[in-house]
Amino acid sequence: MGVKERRALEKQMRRNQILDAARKLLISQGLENISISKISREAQLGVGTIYFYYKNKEEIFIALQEEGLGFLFSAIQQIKRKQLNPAEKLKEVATAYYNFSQNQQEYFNIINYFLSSPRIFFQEEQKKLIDMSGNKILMVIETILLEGVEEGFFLEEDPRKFSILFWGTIHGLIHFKKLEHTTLQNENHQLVYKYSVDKLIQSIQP
Amino acid sequence: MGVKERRALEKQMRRNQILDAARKLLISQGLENISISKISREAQLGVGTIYFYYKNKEEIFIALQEEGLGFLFSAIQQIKRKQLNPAEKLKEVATAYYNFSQNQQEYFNIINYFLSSPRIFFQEEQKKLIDMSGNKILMVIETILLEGVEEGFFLEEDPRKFSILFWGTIHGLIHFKKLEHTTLQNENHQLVYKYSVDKLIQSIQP
Amino acid sequence: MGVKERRALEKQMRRNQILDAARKLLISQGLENISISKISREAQLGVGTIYFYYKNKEEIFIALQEEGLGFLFSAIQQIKRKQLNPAEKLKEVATAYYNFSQNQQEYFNIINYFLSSPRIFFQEEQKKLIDMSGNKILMVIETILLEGVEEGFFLEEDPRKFSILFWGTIHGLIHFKKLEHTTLQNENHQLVYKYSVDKLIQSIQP
Amino acid sequence: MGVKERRALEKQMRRNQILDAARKLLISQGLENISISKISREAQLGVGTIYFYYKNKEEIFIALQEEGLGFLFSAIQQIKRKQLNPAEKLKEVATAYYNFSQNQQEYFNIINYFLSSPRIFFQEEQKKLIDMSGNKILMVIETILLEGVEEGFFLEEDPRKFSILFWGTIHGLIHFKKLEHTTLQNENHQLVYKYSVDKLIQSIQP
DNA sequence: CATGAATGAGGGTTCATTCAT
DNA sequence: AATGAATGAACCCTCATTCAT
Repeated sequence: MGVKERRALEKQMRRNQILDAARKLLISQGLENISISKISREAQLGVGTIYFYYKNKEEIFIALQEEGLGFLFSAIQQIKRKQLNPAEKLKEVATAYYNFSQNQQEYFNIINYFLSSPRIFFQEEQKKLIDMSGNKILMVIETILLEGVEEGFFLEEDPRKFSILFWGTIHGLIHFKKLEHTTLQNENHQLVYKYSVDKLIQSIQP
Repeated sequence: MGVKERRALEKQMRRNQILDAARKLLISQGLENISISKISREAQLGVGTIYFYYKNKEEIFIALQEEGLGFLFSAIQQIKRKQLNPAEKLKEVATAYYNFSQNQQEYFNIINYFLSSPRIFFQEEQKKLIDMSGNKILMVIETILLEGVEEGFFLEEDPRKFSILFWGTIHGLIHFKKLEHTTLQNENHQLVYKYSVDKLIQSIQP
Repeated sequence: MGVKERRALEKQMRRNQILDAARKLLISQGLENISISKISREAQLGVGTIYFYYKNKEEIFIALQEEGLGFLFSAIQQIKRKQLNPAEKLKEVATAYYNFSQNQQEYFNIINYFLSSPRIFFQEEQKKLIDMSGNKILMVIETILLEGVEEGFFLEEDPRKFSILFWGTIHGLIHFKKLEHTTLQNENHQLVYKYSVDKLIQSIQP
Repeated sequence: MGVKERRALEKQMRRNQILDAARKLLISQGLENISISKISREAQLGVGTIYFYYKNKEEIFIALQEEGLGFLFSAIQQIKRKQLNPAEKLKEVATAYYNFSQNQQEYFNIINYFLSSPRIFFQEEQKKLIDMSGNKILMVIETILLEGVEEGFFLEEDPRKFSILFWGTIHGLIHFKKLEHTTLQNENHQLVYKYSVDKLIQSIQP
């Protein structure tokens, strides 16, 4: 291994060290309470050092978002291989998404932070990453659909669009969890969620 | 008109004046850049005066949210009366929601602020308001559905749940507008949106 | 009763109404959390009205202090009449002072506020009042002493000075209660207090 | 001297610089008029810098209090070594305490601020400091007493308690200096003070 | 590479007081 | 006599970022 490679490796390690600290703070204190100086303290590094490895705070957030998307994807990814019929697989995807939103709330928050934020302009590279992450999730859904269609289990002409619909629905409904104690207080949110997923699946069953 | 009434009226006007300033800032600078001192400057009032009319910043945000929900509702409300078949009405609801999210972006953002925010605990009174606003929107959808069911146009056993599904879907998909230039770059977001709405409607057509 | 008298009476009543509110806040929220607007809310009066009856916040505090001194005095006053020997009476005075400092803490605080405050310049009238209050307390001690001297129970040439010494001692020691958990942690504060009072009394016993 | 040492030294110097500013304000404007922004202006530093060196305002006050206790102690400390009999030493302690209260009024005030303040909860470390400072002062008195007892000059079974009594008395009487123009206007405060100290000393002389 | 001291604008909030009504 | 809206300076504190070492 040459000097260059080692350098690059070390650099990556420092970046990880910083991300470890940021992640710890994200989980323990929530998105809003992360500050660079807190991260530097947690990472046992100088504030300036953080800025050497990340251009600014946003970049760290983006890295955390990537991580979150990674976790989300790996949870969903596994479903593809399971011995289930396509409909059940889709249900599992919905469940996995729901669980992720609840059990890894802060990651879900940070993903939403970028998804809802009105102002952020992504760099080309970051765009690619989000593209990939999003695509990977979509691909899982799409693959399941295609399998279903091939097997005659599903009937759908535009599996890609349906995948987006499917994802959009579960994403939107999870947001409505906040309304559990107001508008939706007479409905059990989980039941609505289940109902919706079933409804969508039925809509493409012959 | 007695002194009391005039006083009350003036008080309401001042509240509006403040809200006007806040709204202006909301639209021009975005949710994240509203500060009390900016509002006071914009409203040509002392900082203390703002606090005389609103307990804190959050209260102003809530007032803006109410306004937003009001606009949203009135846009959707009108559809009920139109001379359209139920399916077309639902499509119009979706379109209205979409248009609202695009044309009154900052209002949409502030609604989302409360919907996505990880931390906010609402007071009982605020809960009621959100409840009402949310319900009003849901009711429009539900009413359209019920009409459709009665007319034999739709077939759906649980119109309430379907309304939530419908709303959740369009809400979620609008969030995905942000992905237009990444994950969804090969799809036209509007087409996906249209496809999804159609799909949902088809799913309850006999 | 003429108009003037009624006016004066009404004025006094309003002043009391305000003082009632201030007292309530003093006891419930402590000296530091009293504000004019809180008082006005509590008293169900306008802020301006408060200023009509009291020149400023300080004046209200002074009134509260007077009240406190009144309570303190009346607690001590009663001891004079009791059927006890002079030494026991002095001990009771010390106990009463101690109890007052603990049970009516906020009154004790406000008295101290004026006693420790570096800056306050009293008006002539206020001076008289404090003079009177202080004197009344001192007089009780002095009277007990004089009785004791007459009866041959005490031997002291300057009862006035001894009264001040006595009062100063118990006052200072009560302040040291704050040190209970630091400097004086190995001593029981009450025992020290008792010891001190006894010691002082012994010093004037033949 | 290495870099680290120099850095540490510089850091200490900055802390001193800030404390200098705070002290200057303490003396010129009094405890109640110290604010962080005033300190920063006086110290020619940014507000943030102050917070870099002191966690909050309280910490600065505590540092000033420590200083005050230091001055007080060193004034009293010297008396121990003087060639005087124990009684005279005690009188000197009282004088030193009195002089401190008058000549370094603001330091006396700040010590009182912590002693009288209704609300403060000390951290463990601060407790230790106050403990130490208080103890050091008490120890001086106690040592003088013990010497006196050994020499047969004093007769006192509980020198510790008497020390506290002694300290409490002079502390309390100094507070009464405020009453010089009201309750105690017919007494010369200094004479009362002297009388009291003498009286206490007599009470333990055989 | 790494540091961490320094910044200063900005955050939200409180409050005694005034004054036109 | 009573009101309460209006003020605005002042409060404490946070923080992303820079830069000399």
